[in-house]
Amino acid sequence: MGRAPCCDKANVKRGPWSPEEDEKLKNYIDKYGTGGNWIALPQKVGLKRCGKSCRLRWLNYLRPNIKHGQFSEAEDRVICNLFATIGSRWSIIASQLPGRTDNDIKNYWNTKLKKKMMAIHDNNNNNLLSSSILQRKPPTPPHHEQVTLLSMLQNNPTSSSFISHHGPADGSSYSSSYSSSLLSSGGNNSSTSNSNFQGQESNLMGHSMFVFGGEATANSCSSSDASCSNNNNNNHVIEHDHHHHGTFVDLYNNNNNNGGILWGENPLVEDYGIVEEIKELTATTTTTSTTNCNNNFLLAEKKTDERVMYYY
DNA sequence: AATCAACTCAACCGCAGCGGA
DNA sequence: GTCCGCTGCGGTTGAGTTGAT
Repeated sequence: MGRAPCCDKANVKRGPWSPEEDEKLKNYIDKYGTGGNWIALPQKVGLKRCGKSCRLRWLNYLRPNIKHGQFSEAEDRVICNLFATIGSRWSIIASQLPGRTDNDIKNYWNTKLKKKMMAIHDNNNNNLLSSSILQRKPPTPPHHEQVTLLSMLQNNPTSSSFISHHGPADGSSYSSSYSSSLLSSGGNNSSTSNSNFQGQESNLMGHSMFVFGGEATANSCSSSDASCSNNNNNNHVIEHDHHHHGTFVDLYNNNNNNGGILWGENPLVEDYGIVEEIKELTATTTTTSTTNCNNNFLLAEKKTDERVMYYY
């Protein structure tokens, strides 16, 4: 026995909504609310529409404070970063962009943003991106060791790049991707376009390490206190601190302000840990400079006996 | 001006998950 | 525990619009 249809399709109107229908629905919901039952709503309102259709129309178009039209660069960045982090979880992404609907964001991504990123990717001759980030499905349910790194590595102050890194902590099946200057168009990113991106999981002094960049290997770092010999824009060492829930630390930040590496596990799917962490850090911050060399704003700085962490 | 292709985006569809009976 | 109705979500569709020839 199949599921009963949500409405009698022969007797409901379909297709674009007329202004009169919009008016009726809006007036009713303004007055009485949805009543928690969309299926029954059309009858109450006096519309020959499916309840689902009413819900969609309300959520995507009629409800107050809906923003239509041009997405800002900041919104672009949020979408790209979250897409890289959690995939096509449009409702979650929408929840981070007040006034935007999941449908809007989905359409925007599919029709514009994805192409924009593809174009930038092609310009950078980076063949790692399309195979992973741009075609990503939502990740499997969050695994404790499944991680995503977001970073601003390149010298282009107006752009965001990110590294997406998923896989188990033992490094057995990592797939990594690196996009330089994904959101900038025409910016100077030549210094860090890294078509030879490599990643390697290693273990150093009991810490799980992930090393990425040109020819970098875990061996390029010689001590657990992050004093590394080949410190340049193309080589960063990330420490996965198992004792500190999902946090990654850019070890090179120990002695300069170059770059800023953020976190591990998905803050939305997991527990908003990074948000809380930044709050905590901000509360105990002694900031010495507000931006790094990429002009990314410093959110917080934390000094411990072992290291200094900067959050950009 | 006419035609066609590409693009946009509102709306639809089907499925999964949840909660109440 | 199972069934059923409902909601929410993500993928897809197709009518309308815009641009190119």
